[in-house]
Amino acid sequence: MMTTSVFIVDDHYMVIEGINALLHEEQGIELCGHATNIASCLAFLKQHRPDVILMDISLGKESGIDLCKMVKELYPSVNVIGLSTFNQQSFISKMMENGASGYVLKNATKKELTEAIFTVAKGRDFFSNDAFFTLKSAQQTEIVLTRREKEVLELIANGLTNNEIAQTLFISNTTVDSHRSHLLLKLQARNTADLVKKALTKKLIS
Amino acid sequence: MMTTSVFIVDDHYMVIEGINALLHEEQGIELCGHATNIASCLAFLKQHRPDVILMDISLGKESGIDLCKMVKELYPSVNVIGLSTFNQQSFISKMMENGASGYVLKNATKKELTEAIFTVAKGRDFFSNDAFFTLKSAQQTEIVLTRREKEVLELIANGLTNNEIAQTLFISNTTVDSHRSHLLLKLQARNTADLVKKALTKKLIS
DNA sequence: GAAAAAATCATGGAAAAAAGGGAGAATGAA
DNA sequence: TTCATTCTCCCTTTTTTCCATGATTTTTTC
Repeated sequence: MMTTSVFIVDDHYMVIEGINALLHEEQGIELCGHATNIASCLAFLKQHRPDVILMDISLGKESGIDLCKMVKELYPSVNVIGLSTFNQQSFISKMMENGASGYVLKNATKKELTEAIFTVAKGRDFFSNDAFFTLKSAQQTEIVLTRREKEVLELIANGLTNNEIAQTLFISNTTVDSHRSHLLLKLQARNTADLVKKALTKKLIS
Repeated sequence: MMTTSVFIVDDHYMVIEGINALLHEEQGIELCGHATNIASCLAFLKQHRPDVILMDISLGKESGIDLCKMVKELYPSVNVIGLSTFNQQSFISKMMENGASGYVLKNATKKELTEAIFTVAKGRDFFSNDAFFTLKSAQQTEIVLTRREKEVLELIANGLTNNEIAQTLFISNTTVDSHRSHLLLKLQARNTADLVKKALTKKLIS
């Protein structure tokens, strides 16, 4: 049986220690190190090539989502598993878009974690049950906004009026109105207040 | 030197394992167990009385903030340290209101964690540097809304119009308008969109 | 290169919100 | 009991949003 080498990227020492403790004596898994930020992760990868990276999506002020993209561009053979407290569609999708092979929540059991590692090491995808369910149910109600709609939405949420938005984007205010209507439709919002709330809770803006 | 007994409540196995690993060989600290939910924590406390509880504020669908309140009511001698990924004023404040003695972020170092434990065991409060800073800076800009204003704000964010809000709360729509004006003033919002966004980001509504 | 999607602009009218003012009743703490 | 706050209500004018409907021009995609 081949051993699978695992590298951990997480800005929480507790989690690193926790994973270490969970996987330490696991047959077939070899922990080859850890990093708490993007720079030291990339530095490690210059010298080593782990089979799997467990990667927290939030790294303090840095982002594991960005790091995932970098890693997959530089070393496509490395399989990345997103790791997070949050069972949120947007995060999961973004990690997958950036080339991750799986997504595991931090409340995962030892069994789930090892299964995830072995699965992605074989080149297949793996999701926590919860994450899988979230992704499934989100796909049905996923809201796709155009570039312009996102811009307008952002400005609306910042408290600009149609006229101000029009001036900002150098378009007519009737055009802004048009985008606004589409936004209300797409988010199924009753009015601006509802729109902003839904946009924020669905993480379309931040 | 007395040993301090520490109990962990966290729904993430990784974190429990991590804290175990971090504190395992620490002089003067004795880990006396852990729980992943409210029920098993309270069950444990019927038999044992740890000096310190490290308590995650989010326990899956349950809340460490609620648990903290229960624990302090039943066993005031137990010192609770809030534990969280989030460096957010509202969480910290709520934990302190519910009787916690400290607040530590999950990216805390071993040193910070042990210091927190020993400090609260002596009956004093302890905050992570980040958490302390957050609390300080938040105090200056804290927004205090009246009961009625909160109600109105909630309904506005749900997309109700003044008239609908008036009917819901059995008040005149001019009264609603009045509350609305006060809300705009207090949150320094330019309009409804801005109001809702600020209310959400400041966690005045959810 | 054709079809689909997105972005642009327009008109006009109804509904809602914002800004400005003022004022009386209820509640609770000092 | 008084003082402060909150909650209540009303008026007017202006601004902004919402809705329906339709059309033209880019841009993207297959």
